[in-house]
Amino acid sequence: MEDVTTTTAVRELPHPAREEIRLETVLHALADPTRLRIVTTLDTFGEGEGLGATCSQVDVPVSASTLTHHFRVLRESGVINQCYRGTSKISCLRRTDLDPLFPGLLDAVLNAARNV
Amino acid sequence: MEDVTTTTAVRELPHPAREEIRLETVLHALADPTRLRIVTTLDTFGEGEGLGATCSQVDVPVSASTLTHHFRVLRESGVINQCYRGTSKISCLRRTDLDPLFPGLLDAVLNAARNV
DNA sequence: CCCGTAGTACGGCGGTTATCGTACTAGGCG
DNA sequence: CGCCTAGTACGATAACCGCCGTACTACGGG
Repeated sequence: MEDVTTTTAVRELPHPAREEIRLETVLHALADPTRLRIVTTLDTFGEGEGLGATCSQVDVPVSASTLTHHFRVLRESGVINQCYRGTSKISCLRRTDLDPLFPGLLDAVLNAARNV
Repeated sequence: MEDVTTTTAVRELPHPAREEIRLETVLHALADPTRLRIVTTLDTFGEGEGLGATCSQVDVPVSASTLTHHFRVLRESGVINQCYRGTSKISCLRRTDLDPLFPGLLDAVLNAARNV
């Protein structure tokens, strides 16, 4: 399907551009207990180069396919960034985009989620 | 059905107590465009005694029954307070409860919603 | 080259949601 | 009392969501 010219193809994942991130979608993504748990966990892993967490590093009581689903919802809503590294996939929060777009929102949610 | 002993019965509406308000539920309530519109409108009407807005003062393109539904979701999630005043129903934000529970959350959402 | 690990695509199932129309109740006014 | 306005309760419907299992792909190591 794709023009794979090298043996190690870069598997890209679709992300919304910063301008495409919508508040309602972000809120919807954060409104699920499982995803909220994922987000709070990712927050402890950092966002820089070489940082982030794999899917299996997040401890949530759902099946693998459900986990994939939740990560996709978070990615497509613009909450997290995902890239492949070897056989695993690294996820991290998109603070660089979210904080300018919705100042204080992510921090307020994370802070509230931790105190529950 | 009810024991209406006086001609002017006080019609009470069920609200969750402050401790019963859950973050996920609040986020879910705010994740709908129509409800977000309602909330931003209510914010401009104030929260004090004698303040607040009636259902019909909110300009959203939905039917009356759908509007009732959205107001109920907001009330049952703890986002708004509702009381009857004569033939109409007054709604206002529950900042007094929300702000201590989730510091900065409502302001961040309202601020983000206004800049869209 | 084969296999294990990590993650995905797909289809299905059951519960929730947003929407509406219709029929109804509550309160105020003449 | 009769009527109007404001809001509600109910039922229907179509869409969506969270969850799962199964079958699959991608990469890296022995």
